[in-house]
Amino acid sequence: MNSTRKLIRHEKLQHLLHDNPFMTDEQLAKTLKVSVQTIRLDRVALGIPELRERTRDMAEGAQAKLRAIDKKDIVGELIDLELNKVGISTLKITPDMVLEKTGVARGHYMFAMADTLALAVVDAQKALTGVGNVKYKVPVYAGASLVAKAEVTRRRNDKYFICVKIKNNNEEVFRAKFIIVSLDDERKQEE
Amino acid sequence: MNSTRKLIRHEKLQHLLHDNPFMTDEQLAKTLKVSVQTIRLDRVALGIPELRERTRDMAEGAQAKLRAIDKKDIVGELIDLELNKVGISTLKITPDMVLEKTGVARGHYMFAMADTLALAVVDAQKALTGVGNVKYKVPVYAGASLVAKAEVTRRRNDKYFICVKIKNNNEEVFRAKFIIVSLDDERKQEE
DNA sequence: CTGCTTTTAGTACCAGCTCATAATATCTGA
DNA sequence: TCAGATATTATGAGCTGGTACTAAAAGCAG
Repeated sequence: MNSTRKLIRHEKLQHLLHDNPFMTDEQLAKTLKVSVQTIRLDRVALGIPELRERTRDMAEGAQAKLRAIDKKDIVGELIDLELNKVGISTLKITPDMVLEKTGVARGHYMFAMADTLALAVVDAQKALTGVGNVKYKVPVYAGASLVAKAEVTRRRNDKYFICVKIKNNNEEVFRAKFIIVSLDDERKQEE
Repeated sequence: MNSTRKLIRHEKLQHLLHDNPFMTDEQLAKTLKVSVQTIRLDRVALGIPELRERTRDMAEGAQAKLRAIDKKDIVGELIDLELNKVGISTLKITPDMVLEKTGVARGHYMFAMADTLALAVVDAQKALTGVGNVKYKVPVYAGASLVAKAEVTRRRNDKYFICVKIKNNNEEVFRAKFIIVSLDDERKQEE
């Protein structure tokens, strides 16, 4: 078979580019001991774009990812908010949020989601989580669409008592109670 | 002044490239209404590399950053570990971990640090956080070097009771208690 | 040997530059 | 007002890392 060599080379090519996407056709040709033209044909056959395009794609994709991580700062998407009363947010569990060993979502994503939402419902310029009390009821796996609901259950001066429940498909998977301390110097003590 | 225009253009140039680093000299020349050569001279003067180099730098840098974020998966650096007994980890609070409004570190970093460490000390292939109980004692600001210490306080079958204390400069800033459930099918029930 | 795929070679062309050299344009101080 | 400095534009050669196309050579199978 003549084409087995080709197939092997294609695999090697993909491997090489996976390890180091910054290789030129010339370098690839040298390491695979074929001509540059063969590499070009292989790239076309495999749908691999040229070095510059690969580089650009990475740069753009990376920017997007970094922005996504910035957005992760919100930890979830706020979809409803009644200040000092209730708040609702959603969060999609992606494969990179799970523990490798178990495939279960890392606990602190739920915690962060709940914490962030709890802080959001508190109508204060500056607020800090004081204490938290969390319970993981059901393991969550990648792909889950979580919905968190936070309710202010009590308020005493600068302290807010907040209960957050996270559901996946109407099944409660997580529950937390927070005491959040408002650091507003004076400001609204009424309402 | 002849050079004020130049200075203004330099600023605009940097701004433009900050917003969109993928602009060619030609595009820049058109938007700034000067010749391509002027743009080149400006770039040289400002030490701004050409489009391709910028793209490549971004792609490489982004890879590094993404890897760093992967590492963040550990949330802290494990520096000592006695399985089923104690574990110690460190975490440096960087400016991107703080709330804009207050400059205080977001609570879930400490939570994640504690949770991760708690999971690490449990000598099980698969383990899950069951319940947690956290208390934020002192606000933490950027630059803080946190040290977390986790101790297994009790163990009942597949349940581990773990206490985690986080200190900043010997001052306890955070404390948490976890109950972690081991999911090991059978395996070590001794030790 | 013939026909097929595979590989290599060569040419023309492109974007997006660098580098060097020169010509204008613009301003500035005496 | 005019020489001299500074800024801008123009021009051309050369580079990298390709694409697109054509054609020749090599390898192998029936």
